[in-house]
Amino acid sequence: MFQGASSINLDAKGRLSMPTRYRDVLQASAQGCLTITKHPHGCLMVFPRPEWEVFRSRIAALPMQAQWWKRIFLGNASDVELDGTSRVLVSPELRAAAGINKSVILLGMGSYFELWDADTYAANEADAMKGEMPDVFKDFSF
Amino acid sequence: MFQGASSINLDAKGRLSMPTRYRDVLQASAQGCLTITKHPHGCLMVFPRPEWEVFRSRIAALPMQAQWWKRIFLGNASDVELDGTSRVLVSPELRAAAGINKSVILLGMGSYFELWDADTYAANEADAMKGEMPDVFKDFSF
DNA sequence: GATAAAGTGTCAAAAAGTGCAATTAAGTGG
DNA sequence: CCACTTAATTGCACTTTTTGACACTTTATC
Repeated sequence: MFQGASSINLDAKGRLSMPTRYRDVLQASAQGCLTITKHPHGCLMVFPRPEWEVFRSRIAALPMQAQWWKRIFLGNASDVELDGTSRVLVSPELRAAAGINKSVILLGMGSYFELWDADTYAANEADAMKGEMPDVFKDFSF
Repeated sequence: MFQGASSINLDAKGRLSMPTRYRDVLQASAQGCLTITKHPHGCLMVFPRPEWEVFRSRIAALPMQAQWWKRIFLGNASDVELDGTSRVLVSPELRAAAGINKSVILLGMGSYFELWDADTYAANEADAMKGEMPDVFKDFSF
């Protein structure tokens, strides 16, 4: 179960260095194999391979009307493997899609991660905080 | 199982250079033989020959009402072969049909590829993302 | 039959990707 | 608190891939 945010800089070749706290669990559960794909909200999704397989089979089962979602998720999926120093290359296409240059935020989201351009994330988060709380939260007591 | 997006530039003669990661599997499974045809959504479909044969027989079996689909898929099919440097010529007719000039996106879509003009793809994807996500994705987390 | 256009193949230079090694940082034990 | 050991990150060098150019062949048209 992944949670928490990490500020990371991609290296000159566009490689993402996984935070140390996730390395062991990713090796154990996925042999270091990940799949990165596009998310419609403007970030990338990073899955351990087994979690990706679950997601992909759901996509594959969709009817013809959902063809565009197949293109977005399946058509942009990139299989990668952690190298000797636990880095993965984020393909130029995916970097471009999420507006990622160097400074990124990796968010643990339970079964997967979200990878955001640092500036894009900050802007979107600020926007979301300005808006009204969704109804489902209104009767939520802390 | 093909997946992932590749940004590619056709050369001056309209040739598409296959990404390296697909070359071995295309040689092994199809001896480098592909079939390219038109897709009603405004892109081209690229099949390894054996996958094309499967697709073609399914199309051929459709009833009379689908006559126009037969014309679109069968009538525009073009057999090509990877050359010594793993390139294929995309015929002028197909290029024109998909609005392809130079900058293209090749999407791995499981058993086949989709070939899009880069600008056309970006515009259509942005449109699709505005819409609602299918329910199956909404509950994917944790 | 000649000319021009389109298609094919080869080669080289540039760019991108990968892995190693060295330096820096962090953690642990004395 | 300091020194030593282990881990992590950054930078560098090598390999692979890609793309662009050029020359030759074939086909179509005049």
